Amino acid sequence: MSTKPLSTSSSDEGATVERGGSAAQRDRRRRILDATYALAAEGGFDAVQMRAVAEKADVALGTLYRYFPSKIHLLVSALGRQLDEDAPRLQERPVPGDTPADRVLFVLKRMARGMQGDPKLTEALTRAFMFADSTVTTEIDRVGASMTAIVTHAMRGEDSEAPVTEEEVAIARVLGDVWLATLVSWVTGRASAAETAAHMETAVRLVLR
Amino acid sequence: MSTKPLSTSSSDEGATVERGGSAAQRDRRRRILDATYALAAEGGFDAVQMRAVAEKADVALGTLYRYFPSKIHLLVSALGRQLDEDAPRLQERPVPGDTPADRVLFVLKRMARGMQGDPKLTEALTRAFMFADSTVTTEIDRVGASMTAIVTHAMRGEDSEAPVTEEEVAIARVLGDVWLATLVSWVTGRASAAETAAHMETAVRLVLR
DNA sequence: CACGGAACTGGAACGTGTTGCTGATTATGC
DNA sequence: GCATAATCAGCAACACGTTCCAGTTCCGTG
Repeated sequence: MSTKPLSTSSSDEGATVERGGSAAQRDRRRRILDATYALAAEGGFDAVQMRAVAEKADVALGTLYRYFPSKIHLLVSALGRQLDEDAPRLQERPVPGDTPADRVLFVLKRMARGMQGDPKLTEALTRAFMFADSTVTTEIDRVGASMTAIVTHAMRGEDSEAPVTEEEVAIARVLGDVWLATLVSWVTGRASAAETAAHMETAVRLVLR
Repeated sequence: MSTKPLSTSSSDEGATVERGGSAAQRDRRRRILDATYALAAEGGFDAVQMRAVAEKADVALGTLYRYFPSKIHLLVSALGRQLDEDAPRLQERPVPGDTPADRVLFVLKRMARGMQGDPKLTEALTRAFMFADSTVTTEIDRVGASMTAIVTHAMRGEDSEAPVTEEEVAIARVLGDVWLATLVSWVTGRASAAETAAHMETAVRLVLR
């Protein structure tokens, strides 16, 4: 057991550096995630090789491992950062659509379009997500929370008041599960984009009625 | 591209040997799958090491790769064989329960119990399933078909007549997706058995009503 | 400023999936 | 029974994730 290298200022942040550290450290972290993102977008999961990330981010391999204890953490963190950046922008305007089903379908289809425009990136992040174990729980939970937030926000339209109900969360989680499974079959080349869209639509209409 | 080593007698069987070949070959295949199964049950995904499988099955590493082109194919094939053996036995008696929801929950919980009794094995097979790419489509589809068959069979109770409807298949697929996602979070240690059971129950009640 | 420890670099090394090679063994057609 | 091809065992080698180590640089503190 070696010295725990970096720690977040306030809370125990599980595995990876978040906001603490010097400016140089925050910059290294950013460079690493940028490199990861670029390599993933270019060549998918297999192209995100730790040596390549380290070189592209201009850090040593050991440093990369100090920041992210595994390739999985690295990729899941990259996905987390992306969602953190996208989520607010996606939620500023009310979602168009007359029924919850319509609105949820709207946001899911928009997400699907986004991911299908970057298939390699999507493949890399999905693979990582699927391969994650309990040491990545922190990061995964963050992604899951973003996901359900997006869906529940779409379910209720204008009246974004009142706390989210149990029922709504349950529905969002089910849809999130279907989304994930569908994503996996798309990523692994077992289903076409059209099939995934149709399947998601079926699921939404089954659950929201 | 080397010579295509083994081929099924009648149809193109994608990647792995099925029933063709000599008795010795069928026996080797069986030994390999047995060894895979045993190692997986004992130590999970990581314990299924190709060298170890080869040794335990008493074949050379090259031979193992001749029969199964990758570790993933190997594990998914093992899962497929297992389902093929279990599915008929599970379907001979009508499923108890008064409503489709009750019956589906019954079979899903029975499956869950089975898998939770063999956590390492389940982990290994789930991981493989998640990591599979399009070269494993044949095997994966077989598993998916078994899964939807089990669920649709449970949805309709006694009256097992009349062809399965589109709607029923759609529902079964959605439940299969939730099942898979839930399984993944259980396998990866991000959710307890009780949580997965509760979540499945919620999903079933949402979809079947 | 000088010190001391944490962080970083560069690189070697290990484990495991995968591939390639060579000679022995087995099956198959005649 | 034999020639020939297919199959197999045994082994070396490669790729990539991960670990480890020795030396160097950075940075806060006395």
